[in-house]
Amino acid sequence: MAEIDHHRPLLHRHLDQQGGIAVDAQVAQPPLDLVDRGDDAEGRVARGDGQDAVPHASGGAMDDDRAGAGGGMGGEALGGLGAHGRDDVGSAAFHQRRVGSDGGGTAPPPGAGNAALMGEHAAMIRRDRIRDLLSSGPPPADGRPVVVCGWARSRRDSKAGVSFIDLSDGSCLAGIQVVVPAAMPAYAEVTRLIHTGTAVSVTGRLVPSPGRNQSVEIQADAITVVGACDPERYPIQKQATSLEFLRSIPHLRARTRTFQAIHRVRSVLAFAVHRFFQERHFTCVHTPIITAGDCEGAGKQFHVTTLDLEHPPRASGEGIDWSQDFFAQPVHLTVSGQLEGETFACGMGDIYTFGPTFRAENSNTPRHLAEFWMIEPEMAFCDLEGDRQLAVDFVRCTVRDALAACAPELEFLEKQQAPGLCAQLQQLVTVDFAELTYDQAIAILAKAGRRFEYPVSWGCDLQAEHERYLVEEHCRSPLVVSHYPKDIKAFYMRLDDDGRTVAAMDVLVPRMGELIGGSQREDRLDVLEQRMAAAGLDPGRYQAYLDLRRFGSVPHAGFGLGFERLVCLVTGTQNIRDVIPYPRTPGHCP
RNA sequence: UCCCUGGUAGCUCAGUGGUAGAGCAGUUGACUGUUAAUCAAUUGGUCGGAGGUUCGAAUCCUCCCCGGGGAGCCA
Repeated sequence: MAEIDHHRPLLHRHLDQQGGIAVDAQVAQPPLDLVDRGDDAEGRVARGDGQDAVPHASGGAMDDDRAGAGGGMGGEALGGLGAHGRDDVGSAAFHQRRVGSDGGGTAPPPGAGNAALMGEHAAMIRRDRIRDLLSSGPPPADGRPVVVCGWARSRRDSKAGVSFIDLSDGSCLAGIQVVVPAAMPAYAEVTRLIHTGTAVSVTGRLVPSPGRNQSVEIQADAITVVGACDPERYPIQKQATSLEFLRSIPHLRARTRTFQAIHRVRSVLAFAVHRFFQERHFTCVHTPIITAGDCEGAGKQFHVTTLDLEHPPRASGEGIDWSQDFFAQPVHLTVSGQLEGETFACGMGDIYTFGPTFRAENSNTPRHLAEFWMIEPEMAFCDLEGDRQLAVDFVRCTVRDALAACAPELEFLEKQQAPGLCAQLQQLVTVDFAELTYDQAIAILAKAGRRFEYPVSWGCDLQAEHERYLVEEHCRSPLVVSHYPKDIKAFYMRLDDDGRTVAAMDVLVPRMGELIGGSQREDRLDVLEQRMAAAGLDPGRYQAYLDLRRFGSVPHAGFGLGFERLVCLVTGTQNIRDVIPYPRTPGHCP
């Protein structure tokens, strides 16, 4: 099999007159064959050693695709099952086509329209996306030529003369039904080789479907097995399997619909986060991942070092001589971008961060990760009320975007794992969030007439059971609790006038509990210094932070939000480890 | 880290002291434009690991490993 030359430019692009990206036909290269068929009359795409791989763009050499799955079909050669002899789909499917390169008024080949939309991406392998086929309107009765590449979810055989393959290419939740006539040459190979998980390429015609569960289907003219999948060893079944089991095979769980649905929602939410802030003209600030700062109270930190851990250099005493380390001082992975975010807010006004965050807490729960993505907006000239409004708007807008863009995914997830999900999300978008001060919340809990495991008294932190009662039983809606006692909150939160509480607020939602925590920051230098002293912090390490209060200090406020918790909320997922591709938790870094 | 609960076929699970089981998947056959197809047959097991109790242990005890739930910490 030929290597894909990743260094060779696949397309040359330039900005056209309208400012869009267009293919420059003048510098277009001749079509690239991604598969060297050699002289094999059957157009084989099998690896010589029987370990098959799907060509894709990101992995460098094709050999990288072998994810240690062993010998697969044991060296069995996998035939291209094309119906057209040498001119089979082995070449048709993996042939680069270029927009406008056909010339001469020839009808566009299958997939060409798609290629025009997708540009360089589609040029890698010319194929139709199932998403496009399902939304392209009814095909003519005699069909429309298409090429589809994907993974079989299941195969059903009918002795009446056809086999049915449910094919998914990941472009959308739905698969498409491929109808394989038994009269097709090498039909026996289809039933022998194509199982759940097999990667195939299909050339055929998109036609109206006489079946009940789909409006269109593909009548196959030829099928190529791109990558075989040994059904005896492939761990994923066509029937639903548990998320717990899928966690043990993180490299394969992207093949499942539940995982795909969750992660399409995650992707849409990530975009919605940026959209929300960008539309409000917040500046996205990339705060550092490696930091010497210590965001007090935000959790244990991971060390970052290049020192030899077996033999670290020692100073005169027994301590490690950090001056010999890469940064000449001890540094860590960030636990929060807030302090750096404040420095930019106190200059650019409204900013937000959205990036990875690392906490070395030994937290083993369905709501915690050692590596997660955090969103932290910060606004100058803003008080707690403005902060609260932004937080509520944020939840509403991002959830609304997910509902609008991911209806099929959310309906699937509702059916699969979260009864009532869509109605709950609709409620989140439309209903008013309840508001309580901490004082009011304590009073309500004291009068709740129920025994809590943790007794309620003023000054105690709200426990999970307290939050759940307030949200799910008392308010029956999302809830914002504000003005907590100063002793249970961080030093940087602005002291209220009564001296008892600080201008902090938490957004609590059903099922998840705390989704957002925020505060107005202490902008008075003297008060901040007093609070740092009371917290036992070394002011020498916070001079930059204090400078913000020395020079042109302004009221400012912000909040922090764990992105994965938002994804859990929107997808109705119980365990946070299922909403991030590779969860990092104590003892686990798969 | 603490408490609870679980680990049996590739997957989902039943079996609570006396011959190791079912559904799905796989294989074979039948049947059918099928829809998690259906029907029949069949392959497949170090019952998480190591000790112990017992005539006999998947089952009871101890320790360890791993999963899940709850709590704490926190987002």
